[in-house]
Amino acid sequence: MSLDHILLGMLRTPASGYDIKRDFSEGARHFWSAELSQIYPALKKLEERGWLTSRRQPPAKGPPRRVYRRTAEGRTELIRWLSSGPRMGTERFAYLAQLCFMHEVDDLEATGDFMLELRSRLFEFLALLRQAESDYVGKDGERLDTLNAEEFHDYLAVRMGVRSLRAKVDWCDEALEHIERRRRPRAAVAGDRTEDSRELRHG
Amino acid sequence: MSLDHILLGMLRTPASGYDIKRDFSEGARHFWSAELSQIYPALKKLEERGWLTSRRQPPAKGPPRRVYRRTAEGRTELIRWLSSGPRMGTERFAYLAQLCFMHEVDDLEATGDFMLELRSRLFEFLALLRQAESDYVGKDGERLDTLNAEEFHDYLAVRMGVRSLRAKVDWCDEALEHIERRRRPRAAVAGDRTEDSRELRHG
DNA sequence: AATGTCTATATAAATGCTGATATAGATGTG
DNA sequence: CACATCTATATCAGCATTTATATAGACATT
Repeated sequence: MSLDHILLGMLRTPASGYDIKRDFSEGARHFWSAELSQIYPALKKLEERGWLTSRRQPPAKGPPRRVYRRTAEGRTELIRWLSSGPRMGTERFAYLAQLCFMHEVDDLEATGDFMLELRSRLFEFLALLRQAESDYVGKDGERLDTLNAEEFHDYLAVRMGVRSLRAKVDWCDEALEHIERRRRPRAAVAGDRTEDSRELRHG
Repeated sequence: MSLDHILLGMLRTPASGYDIKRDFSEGARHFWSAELSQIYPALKKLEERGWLTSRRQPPAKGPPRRVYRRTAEGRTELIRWLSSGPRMGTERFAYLAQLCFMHEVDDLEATGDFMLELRSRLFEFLALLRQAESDYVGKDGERLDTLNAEEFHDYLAVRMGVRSLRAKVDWCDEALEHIERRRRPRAAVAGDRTEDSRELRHG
C-alpha cells in the first residue's frame, strides 16, 4: 500500500493522526489524501510492525493526543520504498469519461457548458497550487537557491502540480475553441492558433 | 460509483465483459481502468437495476459470451450523470510523495535518477497517447473537421492526456535542470531559461 | 496425444477508501 | 449557563478495487 509509506514519510517529525489529516488538507493535498478513519488504523498497524512508536501526550492544552514517531526500522523501510523506483498508479479521470460520452446528449452547447464548469474547477485548484509555489520562491526566483533539501523537494512536487493543472486549463480553452469552431463552421478565422494557445492568461 | 456510469457509457453498442476489459486496455485506458473481477459483478448489478439487459450469445466461434446492451432507462441514467456536472475525484500521485520524501536519502543524485526513471515512464505513456491522437487527426489537422460527434469528443479527451503528459515530461526536464544546478552551484549559466523550457523536444 | 495460448465467465479473499456515528475535553460566544 | 465549535481519537458499515483462483471451449504447435 502507498498510504503506509506516505505516513512513514510524513512522520519525519512526530505527529498525531489528527496532525497528519491536517497536512493532507494543506501541504500534501496535491499528491495524496486520506480520511481519519483510514489514518488511525494505518498508524496502529505501522506501530505493530515496529515502524512507528507512540505515546500518549499529557494534555497540556486540549484533549489527549497520541503522538507517533518513526523508528529506525521505519526509516529503513521508507528508504527502501523510495529506492524501489517511481510508483505509477492508475490515474482515473471520471470527468474525461463524461466528456467522451457527452456526444450522446447530441448538443454541443452541453459539451461547452461542461468544459466551462470544468475549467473553473481546475483553475480554482491551480490558484491554490500557485499560492503554495509562491511560498517557496520569491517573485523572480531569487529565493530558490536558499531552499534547504526538504523545501527543494517539496518545491519540485508543487511545480508538477502547477504545470499539470495549467496544461489542463489550457486544454479546456483549446477544447472550447474547437467547440466554437464546430458550432459555427463558416465563422472559422484564418491564422487561428490552437496549439500552445496563450490567449487566455491565468494570472 | 463512477464505474457503473462508465460501463453505461461504454455500452453504446452491445458488448461482453471481456470486450469492455479490452477497451480499458486500449482506448479508454487513459481515463479509467478496471479488472474483470470488478466488471462482471458490476454488469450483473446494472442488469438487476434495469439499466442493462443481457443474453447469452450462441457460440458461433469460441466460448459462449454474455452480451449486455443498454436499456432506455440505462441511457436516461447516463444522461442524468452527464448533466450533473464534472466529477472531480481525488488525484493520487504516489511518485510525487516519493519525490517529497527523497530528501531523506540526502543524495541529490538519487533524486536525479528517480526523475530520469519517472521521465522515461511518463514519456512512454505520452507516446501511446500521441499514437491515439494521430488516429483522429491528419498530420496537419485537415481531418479534424470530418470527425463525427463521437470521434470529436474522444479526440478532445485524448488531447487532455497529451497536454497533461507533455506537461509532466517538461516538468521532469525542469526538475533535472534544477537538480544539476544545485549539484554544481558555481556552474550556473546566465540566461538559463527554466520556465517553458523547450530544449528537449518530444517528437 | 499433450501442451500451451487465447477467449470467456465467474467467484473468493484481501485490501483500499469513504461516510456516518460516538465520545469527550477545551474554547469561545451570546 | 447554554450552545456551538474546534481538537482529538476511535469504530463500523459499506463501497471500490486488486490479486488469486477455477473452469472450459477453441485453436495452434509439437
